[in-house]
Amino acid sequence: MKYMKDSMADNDPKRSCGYQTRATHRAFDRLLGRRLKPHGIQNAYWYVLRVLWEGDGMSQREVADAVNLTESTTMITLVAMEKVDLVRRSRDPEDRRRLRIYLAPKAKRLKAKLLPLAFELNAVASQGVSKRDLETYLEVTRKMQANLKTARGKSA
Amino acid sequence: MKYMKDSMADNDPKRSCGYQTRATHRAFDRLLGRRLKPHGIQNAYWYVLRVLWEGDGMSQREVADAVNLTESTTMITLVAMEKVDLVRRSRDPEDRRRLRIYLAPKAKRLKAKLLPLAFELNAVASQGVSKRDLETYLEVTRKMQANLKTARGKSA
DNA sequence: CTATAATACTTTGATACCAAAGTATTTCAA
DNA sequence: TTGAAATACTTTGGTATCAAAGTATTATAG
Repeated sequence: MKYMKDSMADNDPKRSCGYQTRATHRAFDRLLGRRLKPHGIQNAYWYVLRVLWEGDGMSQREVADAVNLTESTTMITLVAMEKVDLVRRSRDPEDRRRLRIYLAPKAKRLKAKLLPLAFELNAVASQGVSKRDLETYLEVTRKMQANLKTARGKSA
Repeated sequence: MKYMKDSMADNDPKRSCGYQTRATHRAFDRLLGRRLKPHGIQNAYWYVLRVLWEGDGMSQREVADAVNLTESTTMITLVAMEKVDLVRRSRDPEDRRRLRIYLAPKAKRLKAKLLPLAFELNAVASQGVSKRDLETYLEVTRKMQANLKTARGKSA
């Protein structure tokens, strides 16, 4: 038979990590947007804040790495965040190529109000999932990131 | 209660499902883009093709559900795909509100060449991950999608 | 039948993101 | 000590995405 039914085979997107990861990300991102909206914070800002709340003063490149975005995207986001007084970008006097990123007071104040959102979203998402399975999920997802970052060019 | 933080250390984005899922998605998406580029197929088209290769003739809304995007995004993508002869959108005579989406010959031909990419990406990503853990990953990710879709409004 | 609701698609106005090429500064090696 | 390479950031042009409001068609209550 020329045309086989694929839904039972490995072709099925439902069994594809990439496909499912994308769908899950979209689900997270949409809910995040709805939760953030009342606070006037955009999704992209959230991801940056999340990292900076752990400790600020790093360079743009380091922020980019931490939030897993390219330098250009990160730069655009940080400029926008500076414009609305969430961060300050100040030239490092030791190395004038660098811009160090610091939380502005407004962003520091927001931490107490917004950080619980992270817990809530994760709690909502992981309802009915065992602690053990959740741990496996996190391990696998980190392993996949590492694998994918290594594979840059064309392979077999 | 339910959303209480059980340990303060859980602030760490590295332990957050949402954060990690996003990072993993971005890693997949970037590698996909690099692999697809030589074929002149855009990422968004890929996700649609992936679904249509399983069976075409569904409505735009059904495609949107299948690829996990809003109707507007899906519509824009499908119009673009029609313009480059990847799909045909034809009004359903039974219900003239509907547009049914069919694969164009070009897209059918591409299947043999491109579908292996799905295997490759998943294979790359899951290197060193046991079959069992991978199965757990897929289960958890699907469960999270379901949970997140249910939670729309504001919660506690 | 007809007004209203529901459904399916479309338009509009934003944000989010990437790759590639460009600029400024520092490092390093001949 | 100076010019090439490396590093950190910026600009540019294009894709991807959403929410909200709008249009056309069908279903349904009265």
